Amino acid sequence: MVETERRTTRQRRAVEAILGECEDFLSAQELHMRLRQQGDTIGLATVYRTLGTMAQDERVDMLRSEDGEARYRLCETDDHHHHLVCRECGHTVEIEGPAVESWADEVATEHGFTDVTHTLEVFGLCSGCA
Amino acid sequence: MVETERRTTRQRRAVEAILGECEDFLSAQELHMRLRQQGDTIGLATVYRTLGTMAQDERVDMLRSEDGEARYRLCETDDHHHHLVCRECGHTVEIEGPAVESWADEVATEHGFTDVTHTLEVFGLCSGCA
DNA sequence: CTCTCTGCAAAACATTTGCAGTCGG
DNA sequence: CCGACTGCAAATGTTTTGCAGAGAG
Repeated sequence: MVETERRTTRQRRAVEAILGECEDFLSAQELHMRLRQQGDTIGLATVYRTLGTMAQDERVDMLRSEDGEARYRLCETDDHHHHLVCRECGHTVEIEGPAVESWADEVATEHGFTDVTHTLEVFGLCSGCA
Repeated sequence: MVETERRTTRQRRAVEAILGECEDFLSAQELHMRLRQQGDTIGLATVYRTLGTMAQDERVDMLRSEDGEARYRLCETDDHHHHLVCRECGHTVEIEGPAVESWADEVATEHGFTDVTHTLEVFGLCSGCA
């Protein structure tokens, strides 16, 4: 699995800029809309491809909203962590699950599972949206 | 929110039968394919609608696979619980997250969130698929 | 120059919906 | 009978892909 080269293009920079100025999780569609609104011309496919490679390179966090849509956000920390996400506006707080990590691995191993990953997201209504 | 009536039809019985004989999570598509294979004629839309109402009635557990597809399984227990799911074959073990539940609520409340829900799933390769 | 990246339009999927006919209770 | 349920086909919405041209290094 060789890291392929990654070029710095106008479009890539634009995507990163939007992610940089937005605290919360955005879907590819929303991100694309914002770029268009501020006058950037960029293809939707490019947004998807860019977010895809950024996720691969672990430069963004990816999670799925309750209806299965993928949403992205710049990584805040390198450590593994989870999120508290507002169902309504997408506002996000980064949280840590103290024992969850080790617990998940333990239980999985116990049942003979390997190559273990886990998802843990908390959804709710933030004070602003309630 | 009044519970609407729910009729017992051939199609609904067929869906329940498949779910009953399968331990693991199935997507609507897979479920539909199985029904077709065993000679049942049933519309895909009906499968979706049936699973939807069953989820509403809390007769099935629903979770999303890593690629965002919805998967369903008959509830094993009434208690809130989580799953260890094989990424490859869908084989599932029901697990309990000891402190996770209360922890999630606590953290959310702490940040002013209300109407809190959470998702926690563990994915891996089961011994058979490794 | 070379090879990755981009745009666009088409394709691929999962899922939902409108509607007329069917059938459970 | 009545209204919930079904099948089908069309509509939606997200995400992927093929391909020819553009541009980063």
